[in-house]
Amino acid sequence: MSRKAFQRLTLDDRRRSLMEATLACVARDGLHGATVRRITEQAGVTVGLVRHYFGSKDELIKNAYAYLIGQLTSQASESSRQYEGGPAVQLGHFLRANMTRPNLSERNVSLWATFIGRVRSDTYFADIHREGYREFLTVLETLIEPVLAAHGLGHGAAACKRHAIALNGLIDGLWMEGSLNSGLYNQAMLPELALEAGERLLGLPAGALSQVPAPHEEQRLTSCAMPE
Amino acid sequence: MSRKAFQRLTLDDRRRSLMEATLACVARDGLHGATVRRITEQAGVTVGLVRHYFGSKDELIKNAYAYLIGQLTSQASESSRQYEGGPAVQLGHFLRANMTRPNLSERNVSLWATFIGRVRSDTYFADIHREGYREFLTVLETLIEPVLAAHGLGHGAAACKRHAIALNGLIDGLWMEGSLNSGLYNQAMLPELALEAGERLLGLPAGALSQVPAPHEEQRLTSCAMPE
DNA sequence: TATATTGTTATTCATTTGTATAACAGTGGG
DNA sequence: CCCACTGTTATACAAATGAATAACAATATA
Repeated sequence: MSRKAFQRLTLDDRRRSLMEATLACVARDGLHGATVRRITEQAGVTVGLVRHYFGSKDELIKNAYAYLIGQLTSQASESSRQYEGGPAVQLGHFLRANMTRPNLSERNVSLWATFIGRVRSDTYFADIHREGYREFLTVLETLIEPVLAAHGLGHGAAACKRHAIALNGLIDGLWMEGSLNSGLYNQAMLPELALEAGERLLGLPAGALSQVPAPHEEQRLTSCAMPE
Repeated sequence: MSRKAFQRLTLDDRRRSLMEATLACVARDGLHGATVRRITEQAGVTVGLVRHYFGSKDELIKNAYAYLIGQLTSQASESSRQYEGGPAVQLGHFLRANMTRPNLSERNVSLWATFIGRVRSDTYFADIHREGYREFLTVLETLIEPVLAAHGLGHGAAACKRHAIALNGLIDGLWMEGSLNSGLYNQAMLPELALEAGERLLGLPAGALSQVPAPHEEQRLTSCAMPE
């Protein structure tokens, strides 16, 4: 029997390929169904590579979680930097981005929840979760502060942190239930709902965030898909 | 070798015992580590009983999830009925209950998240999740409506549903991050934070919810720990 | 081109896991 | 008191799983 022909990848590419295969399996079958064999089959390699690149299955899973959180937080940070305009415009777009695809993602929520379930028992997962949460709060605080200032509202560090915690709760909850899309309401109503709720939460006048126009599809296309 | 002495339980007691052992294992080890052997060891019985009472491990897990959601929703509903007083008092207590123990529970969040991770792939989990979510929204809507009416705010069915969705998002998010207690802030600040955020979210005047006094510890103790 | 390096495959192994079945023991009816 | 019934234990078994190792091949280096 002849050996399978294979392609040699760089260290980073192979590691990423294995982590992405891991996330695909966890999203589909849960941690329970993410076996070494299924993961490597998904990645199109044989089981030996897990040991070679990560030492053990556990290490692969943990690295995949860190990789996922890195993707999610960078996705969120980029949502906040993507647009020009005043503070309210940026905060508005940030909220809207979290209530629309690709941030609103059934797959990502499933992965996120699956790993959250391990935070309590495993300090490794707890550490990564804490750092992701901290980063999200920081992004929110820096977005909130100038908006409050522009409206002559109290914007000390303590007040901003409280607002960030509450707004993060709102985003988390809406993002999760919205992504799961249980069919109890239309997903399309989420952005407006979140913007109005955000206004009220921060004590802003009606329309301060929600009247920020939604980005046109063409805008995004031209800024992302540049001819090469 | 002599056989182990055993106690014969009623059908309901034995089923409940096995489901609780299942939840204990899932909370500690995740779905991955919740094996039939560990579950039955936790329950103090042998592996054969899983087949006898639930037919298969999968059925046991699913029944345990339904059992958990039933507990969580009844816990929430009771929080809303526990206190006398006007609409604002009830809503305030409901929010406060969700931001304090026993509702604020690391164990319950871990379980909840672990199963949420299965909602996407398994319609059984999806159905149970949807019903739990629907019930929570209904409770919130019926709590919100009279409060809005009392303050002369718009309280049509559509408005109440939108408010319930937003408020549910806030509660979910704060409950989850608060229960995980990543150490980025003090859990004790959550009730006040949630009450103030709830006021703003609903457009209520400051203090409408947050000035509802916290229940005294003695009150709860005397009503729960009755001499027998 | 010759050779060392190491990424990758193929295969093996001990253990764990879910399920199945037979034997035992507690319970209630005649 | 005997006996049928069934909740429960004990044991067996095939499949799946994580880990380990040896053989092989693609690439780099000289």
